[in-house]
Amino acid sequence: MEAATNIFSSSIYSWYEKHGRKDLPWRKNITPYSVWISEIMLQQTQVKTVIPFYERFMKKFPDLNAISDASEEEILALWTGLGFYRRAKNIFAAKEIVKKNFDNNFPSTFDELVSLPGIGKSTAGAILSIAYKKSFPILDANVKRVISRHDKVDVSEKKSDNKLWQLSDLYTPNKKIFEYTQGIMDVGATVCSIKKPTCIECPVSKTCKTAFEEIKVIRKSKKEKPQREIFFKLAHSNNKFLLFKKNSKSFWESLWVPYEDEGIKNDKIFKKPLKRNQQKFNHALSHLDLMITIEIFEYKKPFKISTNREHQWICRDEIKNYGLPKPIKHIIDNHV
DNA sequence: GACTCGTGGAA
DNA sequence: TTTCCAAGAGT
Repeated sequence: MEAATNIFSSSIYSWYEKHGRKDLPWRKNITPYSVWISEIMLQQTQVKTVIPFYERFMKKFPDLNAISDASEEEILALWTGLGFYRRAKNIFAAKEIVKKNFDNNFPSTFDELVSLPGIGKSTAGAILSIAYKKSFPILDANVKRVISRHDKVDVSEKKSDNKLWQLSDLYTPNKKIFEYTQGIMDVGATVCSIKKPTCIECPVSKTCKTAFEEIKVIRKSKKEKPQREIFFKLAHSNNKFLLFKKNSKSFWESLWVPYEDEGIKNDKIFKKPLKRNQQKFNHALSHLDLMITIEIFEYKKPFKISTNREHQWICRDEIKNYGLPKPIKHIIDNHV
């Protein structure tokens, strides 16, 4: 068993040295902080999507010192369009804890890392192995796919994650941990791809229990995604936009959106506009299909409204300093 | 353990 | 076109 696991891990890290994706932006100037930011951004998000967000983020906040006094709003602003906005709020909360409890030194132990909001077992493993070169396993979607195929683990079974964590732990080597961790993710992302794995190029195909097998597509039970209608009123005047900070525990929490009609009573906080028009479109979230209606009102000048919802007239040039959902940002940029 | 939480790449 | 799902974590 010992020898077999050695062959697995050494095959992976040897492969990495030849074929790894070493040009990714988070694989240059590696620090615990940079690994942390990249790992959070990469949660459930494809590499290609993350790259521009990561570069923008690191340009503004290149290190822990630079981000230590940042507001949650500044961090959310850099997250606009990336999705899963809780991650940005968690980065803010985590760096506050690092400042307060760790004297602004990034933690380097597993227990300390997983105590930070947004860092779970796999992200902690990635930070420990990539930034600190400590031998810890990860289990992201790539590793899950590589190992489940290699050892023929049925991922549709309820407790398959437990077995996969055991195997990931078993294969994780003590030496070359950096190259191994990066390597197994790269194998999963490039060679052991979802639909058409190229087993001929795989470093562990000799021991893989499903190498060169046909990938059968498993149809999951298709359950209807719930639909929800939401109605916004977007007031603007002289290139300023009246936006409200969402405080619901639902989606887009803490992001800035137009006035949301609750539909209970017909709110009359908007006076008669100079012009008005309407946009209707669908927008898919991960768990909801939104049908969005935005009424757009133009006014001669900004006006005060009476509401206890947090709100602000925000200049077009200042919008970039606020966190907005993608479709709202799009409307303001392209249709007003 | 099942939901919630965004957006877009890829086929 | 629709469908799947991505460097997961929190509740």
